[in-house]
Amino acid sequence: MAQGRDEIPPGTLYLLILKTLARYGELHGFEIANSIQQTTEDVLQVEEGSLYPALQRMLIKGWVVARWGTTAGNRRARYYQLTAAGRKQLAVEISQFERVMGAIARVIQTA
Amino acid sequence: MAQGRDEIPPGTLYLLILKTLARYGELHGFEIANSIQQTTEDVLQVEEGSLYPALQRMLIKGWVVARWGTTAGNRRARYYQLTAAGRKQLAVEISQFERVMGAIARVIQTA
DNA sequence: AGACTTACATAGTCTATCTATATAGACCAC
DNA sequence: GTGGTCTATATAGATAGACTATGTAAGTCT
Repeated sequence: MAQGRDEIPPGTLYLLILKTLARYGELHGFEIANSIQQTTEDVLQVEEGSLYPALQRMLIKGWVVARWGTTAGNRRARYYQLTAAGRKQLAVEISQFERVMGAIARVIQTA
Repeated sequence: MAQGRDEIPPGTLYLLILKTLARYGELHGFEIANSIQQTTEDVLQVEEGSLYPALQRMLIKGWVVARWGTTAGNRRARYYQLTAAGRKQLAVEISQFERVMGAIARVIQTA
């Protein structure tokens, strides 16, 4: 059973992106995806078709702001940062995640 | 913020049902739903439109077997039990769940 | 020039749970 | 005895969220 990558569990993508931005301050999309993949030791991989639409929805929601810039490798990239609303949302997402996962854990751990 | 019930996170419904059956041996649909709700202290509630289709898919997959019977309250009900394949699947689901949740936890816990 | 890589973006698909609705029988109250 | 409520199962259709596939563009390397 080849330790294949799993999908991002629906409902956790915003959480992963928000937390990654909170950690690094400012990143562009590609870096966000790479960071998540590395931090999870290849367990989770965010696909481009999930990442970019999510970032745009997050812009609309006001959780992040973006600016166009240039990478170290001299390519154009869009850099994202959390807003105050984004930080607040991150706290909400973490709290919900822990609440729901704790509930499932209680079911799993019953004798 | 009124501690509203959350949805069952996609991908965890089979796990919850399988584990609940493993715990009690034999239950009918209503009892499965009630047990999950109670064990999670009202955090999770399985809706009927999710539960019954899921049970039917699990029958087809061979994870459970069913018999029609009568409840203590003298109503007809369909009682489900795990098969060997169902117990095996439960182990797989738990392992996947822990793998993915552990990965997300690593992201959340970074400084 | 051509191939490869980085980086962003969008349209459409797919999966899984939900909402809404329907059926049927048992029990209770009046 | 019938109307209302509760238990219990079931199905159809809606919805949400991440995916696949595809496309663009620009930089580097040979």
